Amino acid sequence: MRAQRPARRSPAPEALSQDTKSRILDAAESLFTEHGFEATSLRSLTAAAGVNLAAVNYHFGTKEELFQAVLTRRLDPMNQERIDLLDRYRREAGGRPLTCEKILSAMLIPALRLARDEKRGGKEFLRVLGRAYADPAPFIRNFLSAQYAEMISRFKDAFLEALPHLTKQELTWRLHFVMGALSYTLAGTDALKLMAQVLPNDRDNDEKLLQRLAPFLAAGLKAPLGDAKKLELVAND
Amino acid sequence: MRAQRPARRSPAPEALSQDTKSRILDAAESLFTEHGFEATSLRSLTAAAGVNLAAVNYHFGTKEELFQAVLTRRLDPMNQERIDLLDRYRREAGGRPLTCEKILSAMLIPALRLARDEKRGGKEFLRVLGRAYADPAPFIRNFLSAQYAEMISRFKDAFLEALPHLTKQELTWRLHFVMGALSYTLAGTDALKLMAQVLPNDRDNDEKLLQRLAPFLAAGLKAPLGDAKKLELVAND
DNA sequence: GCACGATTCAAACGCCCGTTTGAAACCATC
DNA sequence: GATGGTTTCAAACGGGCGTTTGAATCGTGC
Repeated sequence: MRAQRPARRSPAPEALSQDTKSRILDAAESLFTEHGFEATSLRSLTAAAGVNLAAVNYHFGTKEELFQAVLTRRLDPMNQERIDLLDRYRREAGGRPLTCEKILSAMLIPALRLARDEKRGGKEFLRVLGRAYADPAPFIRNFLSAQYAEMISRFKDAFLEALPHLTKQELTWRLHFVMGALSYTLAGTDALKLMAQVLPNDRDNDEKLLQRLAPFLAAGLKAPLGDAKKLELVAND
Repeated sequence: MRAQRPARRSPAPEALSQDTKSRILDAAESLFTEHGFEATSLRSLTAAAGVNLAAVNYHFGTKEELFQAVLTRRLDPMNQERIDLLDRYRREAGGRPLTCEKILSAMLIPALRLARDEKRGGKEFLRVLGRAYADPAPFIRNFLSAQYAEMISRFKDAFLEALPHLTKQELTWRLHFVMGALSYTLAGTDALKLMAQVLPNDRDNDEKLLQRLAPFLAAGLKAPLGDAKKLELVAND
């Protein structure tokens, strides 16, 4: 008679003990990070996960829905953590407006916690996320917009109180820059090569990275309103 | 057979905007922007350009080489412009270190000029570039590293003089953040949706965008060195 | 007007894609 | 040990992919 588990070529060692759905999600997270959505085939994905090719369509419907599932699994808890942390800071401040640094902390700390927690995907997932920010595919854009709407709205209100010298429009732009620096940083393993410098990529460095990013972003957010004279854009033609 | 060099012609190759090669480059710039590299097929690309399917392989070799050609066509002149402008500012300063804003101007003004110049691809190309920054494909990463090495190295030296309170390592990180905010901004037509706000996207706005980005980045670059106390990363567990 | 390299063209090549299918295997319940 | 819903499986489907081919066409120098 056959064994209880069908004989199969050895799957990825980390995926051995999990059920099919989790194995697919883990392999997808890893491969989407490495190659991007379009360049990752379901055949290579299911082979890495040690499951049958048809399992993705059975459990998730389509490849696009699998990608969204990869994002939701980590994104929902992280953004909820951000909102909860912001609320807690608000309560602790007792009605007074929060400082810019405090609000930034509420954005960055849950991301750092996620980056540290290998059981929740760690840095690998943050890179998938950073990539997704820059993807023009409508199903990704719409999905992210919906996922982030609540969180962004709350943080915008908080920043408006903390930075009264900024107009709503100016703040929108600066939050745009903040998200840019953040997502680029999260996505960038080899973006560092652009700087022609190699920095080790261990756990301590992730913390140091965000400790470097926060002062940079806080200073940018608090900067006085732009003055066209400082950038002599036209005078140099 | 594929020709090593095109036949000699009397008119300048720049003026021939209707020849096959240019039509392919223009269509590729547009479609790579809209769908990304992987999701753009040579069949749709050549159809949009009004040329035969085999023309891409004849004129550029492979799809990857076409993508590199799309980048080089705009990137080489823009980065050279950046270096030239930085040199000019240096000469005008007569030996004294440049201000942070001045150096930033040398980075941003050529990008703004390119964004304004529809004949050089305009904003469309900047979005291709922003996407490429976030792409993990090795042939893209290596290509961009090589393209940017010279420019980044020169600007790093200039910033080191302008920001003597920063260590080399700290500056590397901050330039990383600068490139992140910049590339994300350049890539983002619909990234604005994340802010749940619609801003018109005309020519004036491109200039205003960079006039907003520059003060933000200058303030971030000039920020004092990070203090772990400001981000209470560990204390909140 | 002929020759010849440069270019264009329609067609095909071989491969891999995401998805579907229907049968087999599994597993708790009776 | 039969039942029936759930999950896995090998195989195939239809189609699109990047690239190649070899003949037709073009443009110029002779």
